Amino acid sequence: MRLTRAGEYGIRCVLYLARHGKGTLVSRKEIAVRTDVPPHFLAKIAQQLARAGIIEILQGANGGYRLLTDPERITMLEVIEAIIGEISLNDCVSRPESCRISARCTVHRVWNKANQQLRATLEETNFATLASEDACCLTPFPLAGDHDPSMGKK
Amino acid sequence: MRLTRAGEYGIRCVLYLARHGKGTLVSRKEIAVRTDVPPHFLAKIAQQLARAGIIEILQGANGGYRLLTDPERITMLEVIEAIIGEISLNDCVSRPESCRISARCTVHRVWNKANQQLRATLEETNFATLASEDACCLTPFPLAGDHDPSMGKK
DNA sequence: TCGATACAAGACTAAAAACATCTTATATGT
DNA sequence: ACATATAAGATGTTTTTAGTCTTGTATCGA
Repeated sequence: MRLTRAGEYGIRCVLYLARHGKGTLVSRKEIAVRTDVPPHFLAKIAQQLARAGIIEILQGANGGYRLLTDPERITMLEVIEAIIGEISLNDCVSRPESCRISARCTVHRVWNKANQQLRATLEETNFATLASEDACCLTPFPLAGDHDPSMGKK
Repeated sequence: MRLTRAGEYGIRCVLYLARHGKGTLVSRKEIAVRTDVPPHFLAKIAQQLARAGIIEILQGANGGYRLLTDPERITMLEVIEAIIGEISLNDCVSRPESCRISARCTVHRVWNKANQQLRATLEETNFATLASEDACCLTPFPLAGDHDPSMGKK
């Protein structure tokens, strides 16, 4: 009963980009190091974020990722669901036909309510808000100024 | 991102028992057939419900399971967590120390809120309510009168 | 008291999902 | 052209889920 790590990684990635602002290009390697995500795994996650239209991926030398949208217009729900698909707590929610009379089933209604509430909570939160405060899942880095000597190019 | 099937099965089991009322003994086989749960799997689930003090298991010929508590005092949360452990949406919730500065992390706070809300919703719902209405996860059976000829002893 | 019946408890297994990693290909700036 | 980046999918490992099997124990009733 948990969201996947890939989902968490996706949030870290978008959060890192959000701190740099929409349109700023950041290399995959930098994001991977700073958010503590395996680089190849990040690549897969980024592809899903790109397909969802949240980020853009630039290939070639000096390539990288950048946000396509303003951070305040990106919600946690969007990011999570871009990666793990629509959140559904169980079969009762995702495949109501698996039960016999789901339309009138109380259990079913409770699950649906819980599921919808969870999604609503995640939808309320955007990345401008997240980026403006401290976040645990990033290595600390100066909010202004991008060139941290400890990062290096190699 | 889903509760396990075992959790759903546990709810079916308790719901079935709730419809028979606190204290009524029902055989495992009957519950398994009527709730469409593999009998041996139900045994494992029942053991967890018993350890949590929700049901009592009686061995021997004519043994079976029965509710120890009034259905209105049993919540969905209790049943689910008796089986899958405390609900936590992700590592960020279950192991805050896995992040660096979780105490001040916005992301962390959102997850915690979502998690707590989910648990609250499940806690609001008790099995007296659930049992009083239609439910999809049970084969239909007459609410009054226990001896359905289609069940048979064999 | 013996046998049939019912559950206990844990070992075991199969399949799926999660969590990556690796390899080959492609794109881009210099 | 070459160095550097990412793409994309094949592959591999580990963990979890879901379920089964086997052996043992408890209770009832003839």
